[in-house]
Amino acid sequence: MDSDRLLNNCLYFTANTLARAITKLGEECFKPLGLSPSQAFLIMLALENPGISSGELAGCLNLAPSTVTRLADALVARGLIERRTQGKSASIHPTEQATELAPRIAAAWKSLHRAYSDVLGEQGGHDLTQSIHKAAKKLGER
Amino acid sequence: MDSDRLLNNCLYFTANTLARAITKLGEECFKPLGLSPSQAFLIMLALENPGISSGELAGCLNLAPSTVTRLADALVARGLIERRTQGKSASIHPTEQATELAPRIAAAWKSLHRAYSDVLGEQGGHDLTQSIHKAAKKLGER
DNA sequence: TTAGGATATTTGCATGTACAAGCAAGTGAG
DNA sequence: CTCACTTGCTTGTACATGCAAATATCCTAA
Repeated sequence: MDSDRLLNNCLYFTANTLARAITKLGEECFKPLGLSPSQAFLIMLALENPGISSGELAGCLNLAPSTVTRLADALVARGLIERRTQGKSASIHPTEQATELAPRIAAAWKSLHRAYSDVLGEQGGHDLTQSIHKAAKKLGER
Repeated sequence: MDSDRLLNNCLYFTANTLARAITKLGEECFKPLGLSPSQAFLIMLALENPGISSGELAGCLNLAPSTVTRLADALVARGLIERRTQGKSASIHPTEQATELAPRIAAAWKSLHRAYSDVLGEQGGHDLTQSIHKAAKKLGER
């Protein structure tokens, strides 16, 4: 159809389409762990930076603070992180259980990388990720 | 932070971040019309292809059929499209009102294009859109 | 002609995310 | 010291989207 050309020349469209595709892929890779990719990434950040604040997590993950709250809620419920509230700030600590899970999370991450690199090529995937990263940064700062 | 580098090398992350940024931009551009970008695009497709089916719309828009149903519901309620059901298939027709709105939709689309081209550069935005389109296609066919 | 599968659409439910408002704690000027 | 302002987080609510199941129609082969 003719209008396809128009749509496919619109960044709004292509970006959202790609996001849905890669989200699906990501969910598949992390499903064996019972985690969403975002949850898994939050845990990794907590493992590498124990005591990190909610706000810093939001910054790293490019998510709204409230979204981080929900993610963290779920992980606290699963016993994967601990939330220590001091004053107005909340610090997130990984639990023992999270440490045990770490290798599987890393593996799932690798498998996600594998999955899209198989389709896009190692270099192609990398380049695309970088261009998108730069563009997102510019648009975010707008 | 160190983990930032890891995250920013992950297509899942960057793609979703970009999608959120551009979605926000898109919503701003179409807000004056009281439409979401997806709704606006659906109307454009209906204007260019009166009688188009629900399924074809889903294909063009890269959305799940159920999503198109909801979008269409909203537009029917607003009196912008008409749904004619024949047998098992539903054809979507633009109303008079949609025709009148068309120029404003086109203008909003242009302004969206302007907005991100101003940030990414005309060429940069175009190239990025094309790479993303190709990647999304490959990943979708996976 | 009709039973069974294929196809198109819609509905029920779940998920991820955001915004706005609320709350709790820190901070600075008088 | 205290009152207004700011900051960081959480809760209420809303929305776009998807999957799976339900529904309705169409088609084909016996």
